[in-house]
Amino acid sequence: MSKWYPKKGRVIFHVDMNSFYASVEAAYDPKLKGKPIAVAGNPEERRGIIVTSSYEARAKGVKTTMPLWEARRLCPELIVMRPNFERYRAASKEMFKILSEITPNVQPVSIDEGYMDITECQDLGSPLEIAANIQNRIANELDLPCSIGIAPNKFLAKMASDMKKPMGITVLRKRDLPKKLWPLKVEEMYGVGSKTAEKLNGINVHTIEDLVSTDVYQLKRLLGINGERLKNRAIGIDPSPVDPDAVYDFKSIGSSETLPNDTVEETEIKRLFRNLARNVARRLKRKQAVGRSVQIMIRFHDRRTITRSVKLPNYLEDEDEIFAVSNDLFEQNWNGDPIRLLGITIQDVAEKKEIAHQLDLFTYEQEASKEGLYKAIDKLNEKYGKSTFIKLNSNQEDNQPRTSFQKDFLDDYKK
DNA sequence: TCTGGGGTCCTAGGACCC
DNA sequence: TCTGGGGTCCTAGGACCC
Repeated sequence: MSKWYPKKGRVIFHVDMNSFYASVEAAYDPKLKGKPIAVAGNPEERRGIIVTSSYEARAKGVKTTMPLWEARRLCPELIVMRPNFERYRAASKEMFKILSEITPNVQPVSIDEGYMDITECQDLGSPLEIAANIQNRIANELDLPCSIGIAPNKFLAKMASDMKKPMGITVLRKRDLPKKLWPLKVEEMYGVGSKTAEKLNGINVHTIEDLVSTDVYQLKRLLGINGERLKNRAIGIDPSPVDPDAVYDFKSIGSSETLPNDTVEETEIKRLFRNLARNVARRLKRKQAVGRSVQIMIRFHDRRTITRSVKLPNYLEDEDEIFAVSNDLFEQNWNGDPIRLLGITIQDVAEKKEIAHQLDLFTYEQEASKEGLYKAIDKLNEKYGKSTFIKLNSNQEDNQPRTSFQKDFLDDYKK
């Protein structure tokens, strides 16, 4: 229908803050600069691990996720701080603000990194000039170092930002791949973790170049759909767009905590569940969201972990409900083994206004023929407050209540 | 004296429906 | 007499990332 013409190449940045938490701490307290510092969860607890460390600490062998006692053994002069998440969130916000002044096409992927599509930004200068400008502004205004990768797609930009740290700017074009990307070990590729690396090594794939020359069907047999995707990325293909809205459709909100000591004590377990439920409910509320599935996670003393979940007939949001459902799940599934960690995650999350919209649409469509239920929903929402939502689907077109909650109401309504 | 806490995506089996 | 095939939903677990 249209004649083929070459698609204009994109220019994608991956901006990656260098040892972000540690850098933020050094920006707050310049005396820390040049010293081996580490941010660790619960420095006082025996189960603390390294979350981030400065380059001076890394030089001594300190690594992310390393148990704190091991890091201290490797680097006795290590300055250990507990995380100040408000600081990191504030710094992150400022950093993304700088990126957004270049283009609205910014996709945050975590607190300290994001993609930008600057294809349409030629009037601001060459990609290298734009990258240098961003890096300078973040360094001057926030006193924070970052690395930037420049490439025709997200995967290559991500790999590029990793190639020169700290304060690097790396261009990775398709023609650079044989020299710059392919010699890397396959486990250095984004998306290849230890398990996948092990499987690939098993078929004699050790470098990204080996991946490029392996038959795609063999990779699919070994790794499923991911095999094909990895091979495509290795040869430089990644069509995924920079999506600035991706941050808004979050799918789950969870909270988990490792106990100071393994326990079988029910009061302690209940107390933790209560705290987790409160935390999750608070964060749901902050995001004006509700959820339909509740999942609990139990990690036992031997690190064996199980998850149990239920999908509910109604959306829920409040602490007591979340606590009650979690507690039921726990009681139905705990075998009495000592517990190391508990978690609660709310899934099938939707924003309240979305749900309200769905409901509006439904009631609008059904108004004429299903007036009874329409009025019922109205009254239900009125009675229980605007936060009450009832999932309506084809099963319910017969006006039959599906839950005791709805049944109670409909009985009440008929009076 | 081991390994936190926040997420996303994929797979696989069983139930159920047509 | 033991029997198809496709699709969706639900649940559990695993791999990966920061």
